[in-house]
Amino acid sequence: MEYRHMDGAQESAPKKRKTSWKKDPAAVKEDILTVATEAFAAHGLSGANINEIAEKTSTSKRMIYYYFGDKEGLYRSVLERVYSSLRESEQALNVADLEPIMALRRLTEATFDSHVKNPQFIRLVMIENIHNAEYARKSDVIPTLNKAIIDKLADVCARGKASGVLRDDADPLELHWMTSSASFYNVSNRATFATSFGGRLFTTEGQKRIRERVVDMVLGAVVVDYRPRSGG
Amino acid sequence: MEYRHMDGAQESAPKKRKTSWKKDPAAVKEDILTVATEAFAAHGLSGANINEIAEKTSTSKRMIYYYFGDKEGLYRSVLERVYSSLRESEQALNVADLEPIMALRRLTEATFDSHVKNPQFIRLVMIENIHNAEYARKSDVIPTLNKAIIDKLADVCARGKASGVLRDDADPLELHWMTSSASFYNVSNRATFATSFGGRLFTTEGQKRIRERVVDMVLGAVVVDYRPRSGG
Amino acid sequence: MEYRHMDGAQESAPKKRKTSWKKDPAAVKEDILTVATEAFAAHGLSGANINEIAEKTSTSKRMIYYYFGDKEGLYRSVLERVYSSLRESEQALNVADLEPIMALRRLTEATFDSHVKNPQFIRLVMIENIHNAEYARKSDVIPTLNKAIIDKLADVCARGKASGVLRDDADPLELHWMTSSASFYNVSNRATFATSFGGRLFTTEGQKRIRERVVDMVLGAVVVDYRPRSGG
Amino acid sequence: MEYRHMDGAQESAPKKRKTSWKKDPAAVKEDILTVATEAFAAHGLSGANINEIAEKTSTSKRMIYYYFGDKEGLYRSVLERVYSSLRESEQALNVADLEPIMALRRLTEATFDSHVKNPQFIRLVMIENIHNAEYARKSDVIPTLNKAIIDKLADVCARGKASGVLRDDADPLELHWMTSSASFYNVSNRATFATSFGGRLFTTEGQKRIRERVVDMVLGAVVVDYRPRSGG
DNA sequence: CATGAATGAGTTTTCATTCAT
DNA sequence: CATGAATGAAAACTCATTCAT
Repeated sequence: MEYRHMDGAQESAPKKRKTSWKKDPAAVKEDILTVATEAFAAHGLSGANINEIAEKTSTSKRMIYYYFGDKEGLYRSVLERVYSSLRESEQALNVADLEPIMALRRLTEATFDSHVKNPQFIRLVMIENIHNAEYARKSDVIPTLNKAIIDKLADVCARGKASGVLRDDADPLELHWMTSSASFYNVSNRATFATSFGGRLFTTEGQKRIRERVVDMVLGAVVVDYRPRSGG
Repeated sequence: MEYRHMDGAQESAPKKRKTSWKKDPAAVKEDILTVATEAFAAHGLSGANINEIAEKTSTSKRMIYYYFGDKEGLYRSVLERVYSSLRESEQALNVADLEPIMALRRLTEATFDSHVKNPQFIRLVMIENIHNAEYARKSDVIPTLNKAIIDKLADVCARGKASGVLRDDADPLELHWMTSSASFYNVSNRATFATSFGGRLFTTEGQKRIRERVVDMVLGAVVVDYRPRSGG
Repeated sequence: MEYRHMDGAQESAPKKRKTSWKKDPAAVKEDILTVATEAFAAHGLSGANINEIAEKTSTSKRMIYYYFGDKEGLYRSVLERVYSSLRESEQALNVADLEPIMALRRLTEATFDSHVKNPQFIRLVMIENIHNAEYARKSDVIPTLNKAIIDKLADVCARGKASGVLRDDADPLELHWMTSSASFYNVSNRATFATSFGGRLFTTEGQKRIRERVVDMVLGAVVVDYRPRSGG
Repeated sequence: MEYRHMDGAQESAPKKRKTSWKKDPAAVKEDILTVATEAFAAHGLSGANINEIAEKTSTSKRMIYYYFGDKEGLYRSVLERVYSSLRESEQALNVADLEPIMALRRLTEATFDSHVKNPQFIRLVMIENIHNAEYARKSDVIPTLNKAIIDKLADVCARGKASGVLRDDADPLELHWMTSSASFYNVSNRATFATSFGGRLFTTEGQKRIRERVVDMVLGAVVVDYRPRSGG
């Protein structure tokens, strides 16, 4: 186990870069959240340490309590921030102009890629699940997010069924589940999977193959007479 | 799991008062491990509490340290035990007599089901990933497990390719990845997924659909000209 | 040593009840160090007890960890403090104006006396040696101290050789070793020596004789044609 | 601080070389004492660990308690054993046939050498002094030892005074104190002395010089008109 | 708003010693 | 005599949180 104490020195290092006295409260909050996100993603709710977070911050421990109340409040804010940030990236995605199959492919690839690019989000969601999502559920905002992606998938499904390229039983929620499961697992379980089976799937080459496989799986599940690209 | 608790009682003649406690050391260790598995699965490594674990045990905190050295040692033993237990169930699975497609279906369903039945294993693997698999990697045994399932998939692939029913690019490791990702995520992310999108996929009915979808995805990815069942 | 305790009392207007405790942090640290010095000198590193130290302190156990990190950190600080304190007393000694032999006598006597007056320093050095000086060596400051006394001896040696009263092979480091060995042992081994051979050497009278003997030994080793005082 | 626990394994390693069942009790005691001497010399009374001692033994922890009662009893036995062993080596020394000055030189050299050769004895005596010799004093045997060396010195003094080569104020106890102080310190304070002043005095060459210096000091203190060897 | 100091309650870990067989 | 298992008490250390200024 890692004991992180600071041999002989004070708990909170007294030397601090004290840039501009009296700074922007919003910036201070952001700074705290950035540091805290890192800490919670790295060590979990109980594993993260308020002292350490405070030290890595440009401000002091007192401000954490001032702005976020307590450790749990800070964690909740961190969680909401990463969820919101992901929503934005999902909303930014525009596939309304693409024909259904292409749109589906694009959405799947985008989901896969965004997971790869946001390991901290993945870790925080894992941690939330360890806590049975109790903090996400308590949140006013998290349960209302994530509708954007479902709406987009619903639109694609509707268009695809209308034109006959998608099977009638195609379900937006199931589609999202499929895409998410593969994309999430690809990041979340990398460490243990590699421990058990080696790192082949996580090289650049391996990831390219996996990504295409995920697209095949998703399209194969809903596209009428789907032919994988690779299987020429 | 049948760990004989027999706390306080004994099989043969009770010679002394004090309910003649002279428990089998192996049973004491098992008891500790069972309680600890629950605790670590529920709260993680840092979140679990040795005092609480000890109280739920038929023995004392001191004995935890006697048998497992420290919290980390206990956690490591818990991890190894759940990994080993899963391997056994994987090894018990016999698909050598089934024709390749049926064998693949059976393996996929079995993996899906075993994940559903072992939420503690799932949670401990999540926790391990939070710790970047550092304890699994340190283990002498964990990295060597999980070969059984790959061997089985390799055998199925070989037979399927030989008979022409499986595509030439079918890869045992990728197949396992696909199956695992869906099966794992189905349990691991239930709480947050339900928070965001409702519990429809996790009802008995929903799970039946999901399970079939996973089989479709996996078979669709490697079977030549696969036709989903449902799409009758 | 004048550490202003002022526990409960205050210099100016007492505004609140609770006797307005707001102690000078430096004084708190000093208080802890004083108590800890006593404890470590009395019982050694492993033998000393943080709880007991805390109780004898004007503050709490928690503050010991706040200021010193852990037991080892506290011990290290104690060690550095006693070493530094001794250095100061050595530096305060001025023998530059005395002729070499008299200077040497004065230095020897001063070393002998300062050892007698600082039994805690002696004990801590013994303890350090039990630990193979691992903490002293780790210190940034301890290895650099103790140069003052060598410089003084080197100056005396140089002057003495120049004037012909000291032998050419007189060596400052060896001189210091001789003085120290006798002075140190005189305090460090008093208990066992007295157990084996009785306390005669440690009475006031005995110490006076011993002290003179030490001077004789040291001077006899480097002074050309040295005649002991007593041996008229 | 060094935490010596045994990651995950039992406290007392169950695998033991179990040579011949039912062995010589005296040999078992000797084995325990040898291991315990090492442990106490290395870590002191409170620092030594009964578990560790038992593990390094060819027998079990129970036997330690059986033979020595408790930790303190074991320590006391260790102490008596090293004291006795030193006495024997002192008794073995025969200088009755040498003329006084030569005898004194020989005794001094022998004392110096025996200290160098018995660092464990030195360390245990240091530890005893940390405990204010309370265990040595309690011992029935230790206070009665160490007479041999004094007797020898007394004889040499008497002969020397009679023949006029030794000064009238030569005192056996003081002589022993001088010899011991230098010889003891030379070993006991090596670690801290080297930390402060470098290791020059503790090389083979350095030790040769020191040893001669000690002889000079001792002889210089009692021999009438003593001329050091080196000072040609 | 800001900060170092302070704190109580808890958490992990250690250790000498004893017990049942 | 011998041994693994067991234990209570106490030791070291941690942590989120609050206070005085």
